[in-house]
Amino acid sequence: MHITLEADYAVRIVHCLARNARRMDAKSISDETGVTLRFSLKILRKLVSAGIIKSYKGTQGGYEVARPLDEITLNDIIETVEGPFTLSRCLKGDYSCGQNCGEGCDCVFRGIYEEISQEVQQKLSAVKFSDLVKNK
Amino acid sequence: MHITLEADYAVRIVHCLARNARRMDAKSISDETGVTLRFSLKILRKLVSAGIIKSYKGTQGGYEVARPLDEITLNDIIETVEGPFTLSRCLKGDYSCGQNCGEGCDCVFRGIYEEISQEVQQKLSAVKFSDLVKNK
DNA sequence: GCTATAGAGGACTATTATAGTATACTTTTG
DNA sequence: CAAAAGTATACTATAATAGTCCTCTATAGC
Repeated sequence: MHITLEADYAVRIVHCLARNARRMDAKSISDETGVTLRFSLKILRKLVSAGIIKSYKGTQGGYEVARPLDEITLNDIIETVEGPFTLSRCLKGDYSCGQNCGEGCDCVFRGIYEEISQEVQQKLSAVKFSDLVKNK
Repeated sequence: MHITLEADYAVRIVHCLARNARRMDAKSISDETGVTLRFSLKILRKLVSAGIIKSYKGTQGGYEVARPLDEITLNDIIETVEGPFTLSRCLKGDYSCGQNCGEGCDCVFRGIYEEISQEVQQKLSAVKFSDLVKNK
């Protein structure tokens, strides 16, 4: 019913990198966001794979945002961690509503759920980190 | 991240009552929706408490919708089962985001999450069962 | 006023998803 | 080549969801 803590953390981690505007190692990120180091590392890796942040190994290594802040949206982060926002399981490939919700059953609700889900995705995509950092 | 199965079932159960437009006992509802009898009973009770449907005990007992179909919305059902839709835990009383997401920390994201959540609630409130039954 | 039918209430259990940790490995810089 | 960092994956714990069971109460019809 709500986004996971992990996604919430991911958002805060990117926000942390965005507002500090410098390379930071996992420890500093963990300290500043309050997310445990290990869990931070896990989330950071996902963000790296998604191309939202870049990582550097070795001494002086750490993480930086990978692109301009106005090209990173809330939706990017959330989708990276938990896939596209969907209001109902109807909208995920595997799930089939029992049956009988009408004849033929391409389910009365599916269309509505889909429409709302897409609007949420759009809203989340409209929120850029450049704005989030400015009026902090 | 998505509404629970229970809420989904609740929606289907009310839809079932709405389109049949007659008193039905739990067994028939269970058969028609594919939700197990026991779980149906549990959900039905919640819907009764919320005043969305009425129940009748004894022989010939069962359930009926409690008000006109254009006064029952998708949001009514979902809210009954799992409370108002909230995109993030930020929006629930108990939860506090770690800290440090800016000074003072009434958290940058809270406003955005709240706005989107309210829009979802409005969208769900706009869907009346009278419409859902018509164009099944 | 009994009896069968149907719902109410709440405690309980199982399953799954989320949250978080540990361990072993690789890369980079000085 | 050693220390500092990130990578990868497997594992465990916790909490939320999903679903069941048992006992009780009300009502309609005989």
